Amino acid sequence: MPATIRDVARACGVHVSTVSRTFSAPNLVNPETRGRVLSTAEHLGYRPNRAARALITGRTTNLGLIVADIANPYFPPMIKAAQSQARLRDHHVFVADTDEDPAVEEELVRALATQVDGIVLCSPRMANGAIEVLAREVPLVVVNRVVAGLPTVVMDVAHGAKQAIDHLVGLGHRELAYLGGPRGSWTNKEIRRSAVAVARSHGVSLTVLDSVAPTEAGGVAAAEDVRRAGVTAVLAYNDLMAIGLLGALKGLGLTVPGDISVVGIDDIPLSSAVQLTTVATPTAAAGRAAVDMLLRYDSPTRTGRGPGRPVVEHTIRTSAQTTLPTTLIPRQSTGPGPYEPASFRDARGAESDLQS
Amino acid sequence: MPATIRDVARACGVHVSTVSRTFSAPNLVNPETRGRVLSTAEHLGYRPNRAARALITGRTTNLGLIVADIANPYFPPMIKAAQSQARLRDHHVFVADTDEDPAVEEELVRALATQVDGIVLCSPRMANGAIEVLAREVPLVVVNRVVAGLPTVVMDVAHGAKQAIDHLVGLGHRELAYLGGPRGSWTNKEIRRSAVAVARSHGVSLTVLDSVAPTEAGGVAAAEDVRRAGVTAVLAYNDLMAIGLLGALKGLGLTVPGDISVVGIDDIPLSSAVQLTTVATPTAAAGRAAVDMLLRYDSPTRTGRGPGRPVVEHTIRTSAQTTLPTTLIPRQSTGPGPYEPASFRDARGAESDLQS
DNA sequence: GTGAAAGCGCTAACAC
DNA sequence: GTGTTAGCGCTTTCAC
Repeated sequence: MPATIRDVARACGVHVSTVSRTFSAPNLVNPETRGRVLSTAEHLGYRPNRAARALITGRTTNLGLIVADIANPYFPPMIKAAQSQARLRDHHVFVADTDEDPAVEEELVRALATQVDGIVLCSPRMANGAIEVLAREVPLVVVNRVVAGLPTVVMDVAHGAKQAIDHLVGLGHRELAYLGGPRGSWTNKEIRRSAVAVARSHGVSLTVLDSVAPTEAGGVAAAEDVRRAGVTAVLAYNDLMAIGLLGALKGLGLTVPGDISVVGIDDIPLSSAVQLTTVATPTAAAGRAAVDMLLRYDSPTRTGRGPGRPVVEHTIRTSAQTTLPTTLIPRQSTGPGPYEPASFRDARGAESDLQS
Repeated sequence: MPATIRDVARACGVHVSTVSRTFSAPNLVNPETRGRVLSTAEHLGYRPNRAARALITGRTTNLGLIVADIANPYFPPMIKAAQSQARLRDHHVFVADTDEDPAVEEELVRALATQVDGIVLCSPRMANGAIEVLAREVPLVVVNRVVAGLPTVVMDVAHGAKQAIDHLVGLGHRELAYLGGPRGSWTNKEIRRSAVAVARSHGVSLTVLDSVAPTEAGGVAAAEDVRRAGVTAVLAYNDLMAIGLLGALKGLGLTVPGDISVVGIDDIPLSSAVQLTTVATPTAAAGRAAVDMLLRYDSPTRTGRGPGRPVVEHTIRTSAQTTLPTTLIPRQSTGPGPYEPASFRDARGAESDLQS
């Protein structure tokens, strides 16, 4: 039975409002009184009940962070960065995992909505329409997806894909494949779009392969398809798949990069260990940026007359779109291809020139 | 400005308590009325405010899960299992990461305490005393540590260590090392205690080595120490360190298992990929068990007279200790040692016999 | 600088 | 089966 504000008030002969002020607006209370309140509070082990406070202020100082799969090593750095950034701003982050299921995703947003001030939605698998609906119920920041009208943080994977394809073509590869990711993934579409365009601009072929899951197992499962495609280089949707593929190709008697070059995307910790060439995405920066955007939503403001009449406005001040740069990290999973190494300008704008 | 229970009541000409009952005790309300309430609620987009509900019932239907390091692949399976188990019981799990810092750990427990019904503390780094104090403020279940008087879930790592040492001695190793984990770790102490005892019982030497961190980097950093120790086999505190060690030993020109055998503990997903011999610990089962124990705490009961006088009792009905079995998984990181392979009984009780 | 009082959204006796 | 009512613990006008 924890101590309440009333217990503290009684114990040091002061009114509850004074105790309340001691915690929420210390400068409004006489230093001497404040000291007395603080010490009795300490003595009674009093801690403000956040549910009660939330009820009246409309703010919980909690944030939600929803990811597709905690077990995917891509996410933990982002989660950690988000948590520490939130902590700097005196907020807490609640993490939840959707198991790559759009329905669970939606349910989690709804469940979290009433107990957080906002939610970071990472790599959502929901349809855009569903996200837009939810955004009306709770402040949302979307990571790894562009949703019109919502603040978003994305990696520049289009340029990442270009860097990867340029790298492979530069090594002398002309029959390439892209091993795709989840259907609902914006990132997947973006990579594919860019890879296709860049390959065409180089005049090389690019086969798009489907996959079963954005995991190692998914990479393993795709090995046979890759071999059958007869390509000499593969770009995978993410490192996890690339690593699975790496092992499975060897199992098929193919050498990497001798027979086939493999490039991943993300640069998860494991990738340097297995010497996977990859495109690094700044996940920690994305986590921090997302939290910052969430906290930049208008603070709740009370309107209406009389005490205890909070009307929380979720108007966002900025629906900024942050795009974070990616970096190619050449390692030993890529090597010379069967053709004369190509040479070309690696201009930043090359890919987007093609789009028009 | 979300709809409240009052809006719904007004909109379908019924009293708020009827609306409340429709959601918290549907069978107490006339099916016809219930239907009307439900549909207007749906129409207005009403969802019960959990903070308000928590305030009066004393229950949040949220659980906290605190882990040392989300980025350690050991934890995600446990987190996922806990989340899905909680979901079955209509609860949510908030995950938080302490970065292996005891102070952060304590702070997080306190911060979560008022917004969850209980907390699962995984692999705590705090002192037992601190945990006992916190347990008075919020229901706690401890995983990977035994704390007297608290419900705990532990892996039988003592037996796991015995399995590992037996395995190595059986292969003909007689100069062994244990590469230890974090100082605050109960598991670390337990493994060391058991490994030392079992080694003695076999009449082989076991050097205990300290480490900098329970991560791949920690394993890498320890390689030189391991080499200098002149042993032919190493048991590491966890797979992550074992894997780091594996790579670094090769870097030092040693072959595994030719020159040196390496055994890990945990069986994280990565371990099968690198063919690490390890002791599997049932982390998912631990997550489920911990959630079950938390939900087995006495439900809050209102005492005192009059409405709205919740007195939450945290008496736990059982302070059970669950011990989960471990399994040795021999792979290719262990091989024959320089001595005649030993043969001995692998009796389950052998190690504990030595303790007396 | 402090007290008084209203009320956030909801639940749970208690009446009828 | 439904309405009435009193508050959960807290914050915030408004007086003084």
